[in-house]
Amino acid sequence: MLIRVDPASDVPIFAQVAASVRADAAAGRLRPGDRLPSAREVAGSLEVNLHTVLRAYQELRDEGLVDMRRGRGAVVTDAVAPLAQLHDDVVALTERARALGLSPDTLASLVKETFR
Amino acid sequence: MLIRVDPASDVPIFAQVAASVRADAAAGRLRPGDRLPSAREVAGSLEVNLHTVLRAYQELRDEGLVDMRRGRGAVVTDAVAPLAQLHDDVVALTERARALGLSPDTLASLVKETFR
DNA sequence: ACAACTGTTATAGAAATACTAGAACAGTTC
DNA sequence: GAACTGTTCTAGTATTTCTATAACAGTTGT
Repeated sequence: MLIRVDPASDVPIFAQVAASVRADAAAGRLRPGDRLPSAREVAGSLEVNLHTVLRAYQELRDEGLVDMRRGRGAVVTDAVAPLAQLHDDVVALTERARALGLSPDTLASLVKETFR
Repeated sequence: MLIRVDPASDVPIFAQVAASVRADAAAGRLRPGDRLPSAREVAGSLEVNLHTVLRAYQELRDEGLVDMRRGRGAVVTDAVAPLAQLHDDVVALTERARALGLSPDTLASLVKETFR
């Protein structure tokens, strides 16, 4: 389980960590019952603070994507199913957007505003 | 031309202003040649600072969506065409996401991470 | 029982970002 | 030339992000 982060991005690190997990869940690389690597482990390999990772995990918990308990860790829930169902559609849309020369930020912003 | 902003949102105001314009362009409510309301006008009606609106406009200019010149204002360019082309797909995706119980932030984040 | 692991909570501070404020400047339009 | 536009400058405040350290409490495996 690999969590990617771009230190040069203007997107907060905690948001990138959460986004990375979401993308893995959507792609089927994370299934219900799977455990995320411990926050301390991720913090160590990314060379960021423990709390930064925990904030990302708590965001995922707030969305219902993971269950968290001390001692046990963060475990993926059944709530990832909707993400997986949307995966193909999201990939198709992003490929179309790329072909049209749009940036990730622009498309994400457009999606968010259209959703409201 | 109406620009909407949610003061309670955690999304920066300038980003919301830019997103609002993008959504209008994608929906065909803004066409090439149309002029955005002046930054001072928007700042007044939203009760925010002039610079906050200008930062949003400059973001749109950086994306090539508008041309800006002093005295003339911000004018929509042909670059809105890609947004309009994607509009139906974005609407379809967001409706599917809503039916699955996803939040705008979650979907936007997923789209952005999938795009990378 | 115990050791080693988990997330949780608390406090604190540094750094970066967002927002506001006021003023002056320089093109464009009518 | 009057009234509008974005541009640039300086400055300060508030909020957010990230770090740092420490202790706490539940879980797991030996």
